[in-house]
Amino acid sequence: MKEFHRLSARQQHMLRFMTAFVRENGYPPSIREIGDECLIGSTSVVNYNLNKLVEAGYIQRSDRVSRGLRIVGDIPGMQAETKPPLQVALVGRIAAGEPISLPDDIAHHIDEDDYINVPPALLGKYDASEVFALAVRGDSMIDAMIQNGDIVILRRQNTAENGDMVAAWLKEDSETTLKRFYRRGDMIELQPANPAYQPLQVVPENCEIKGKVLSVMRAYA
Amino acid sequence: MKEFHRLSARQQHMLRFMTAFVRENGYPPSIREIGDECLIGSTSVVNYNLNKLVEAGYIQRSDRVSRGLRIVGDIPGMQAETKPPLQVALVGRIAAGEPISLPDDIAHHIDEDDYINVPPALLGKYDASEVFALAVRGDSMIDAMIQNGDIVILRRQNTAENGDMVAAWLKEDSETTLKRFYRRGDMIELQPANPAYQPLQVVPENCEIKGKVLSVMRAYA
DNA sequence: AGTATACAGGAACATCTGTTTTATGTCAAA
DNA sequence: TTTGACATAAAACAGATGTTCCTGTATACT
Repeated sequence: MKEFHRLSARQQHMLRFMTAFVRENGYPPSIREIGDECLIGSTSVVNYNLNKLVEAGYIQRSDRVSRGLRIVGDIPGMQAETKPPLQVALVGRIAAGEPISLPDDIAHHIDEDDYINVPPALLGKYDASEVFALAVRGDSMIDAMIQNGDIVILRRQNTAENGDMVAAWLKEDSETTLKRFYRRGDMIELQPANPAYQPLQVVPENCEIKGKVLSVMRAYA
Repeated sequence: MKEFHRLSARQQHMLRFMTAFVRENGYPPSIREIGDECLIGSTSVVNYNLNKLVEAGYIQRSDRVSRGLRIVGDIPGMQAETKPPLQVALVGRIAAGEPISLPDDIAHHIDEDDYINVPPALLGKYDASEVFALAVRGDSMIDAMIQNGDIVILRRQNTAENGDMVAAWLKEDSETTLKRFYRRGDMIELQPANPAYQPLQVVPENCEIKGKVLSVMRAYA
């Protein structure tokens, strides 16, 4: 299980330096300049942590471009850079007994739907435009550690990689479920987040991937 | 000196392109990228005009640095907006076996701690300054529908009202727990979020309210 | 004409800079 | 203990990028 994107001291240092550097120079630092400042002797380590920051949603990078990075998040102690509010479409509800009804063209339904604010860290490396949110109805997903009223953030996709938390529609059971996806030979194993529940083995024909679960938000009273 | 009409059409084009490029990408264009956009086949010509723009005071350059230029003047089409994001201090971790360690003065620890962005909806009616966040360590709070890696948003308070989700320190058990708070005569009843678990009855002396749980955030891979 | 200046183009060059590969140490889970 | 994920390093590599030198054109001035 991957922990919430909490930054190491080194990554925080890098982020602070990059932000200050951009503000002072008007262009981002190179990998080696970051390494010098943060006392990192190896460019690959800087590169490694830079990619971590991308995953965490703090920066974006352009491949093979010198100084090709931009700070998208806000760093403590720094004045905010240009930051568009991250908004995700709340397109509907999800319950066990119903399939996830996704409009083929999400953008088409924008004006009649709600939007919610989501921190960049909860979107991972994905863009807000390809992500949507569902409100969970009922307690049928307790085995996924998700309860009534939770907001699930998903990215629409029909395939999944091992370890992904996915929203799957089980045709035979007429049930929507959120579980971790693993391919086991010809079968698919779905593991619940709560270890107190048993994994489920299904044939691919019975399991339709609806999306990848990126995050969950829950607000108490 | 800052007279737009003094510049050749080519230089104006370059200036417009560079400004737009920085706004879109977060970093300046290379000499060759400028050349492609402005239909200049030779890098030396771009370099020549770039130096002209430096003389005219529109930009600054750093020698021998990739994309080492910054736009210093305000060119038509620039905007600056500063909207303070909602930031909450991530002051530490929470695990079952340890008390929640809260600094008496949260603000005092700002510089050494992490900050996370939180959507306003997860803060309820409370202000970001009186709220803090904890990273959950371990799976000891499964009965509260909270798992390893989750981020819990809390408001610091020593009392609670019926129905509040609270973080409580059970002295006798040396355990931190997140449960719903109810006063039952002289006793306190703590109800887990997961109905599969049993409520807990404790005497007030054994139950120390540490804060009110406002929300939970969880990020998968 | 002759010269100076501003501007433009091409190509070679040096090095700046991101990427990849391989190896090492740490730490927690099995 | 063994395993594997994660973080860290060092070095070699390939590509991106600024610099420089040389040449050519057009215009204005003496």
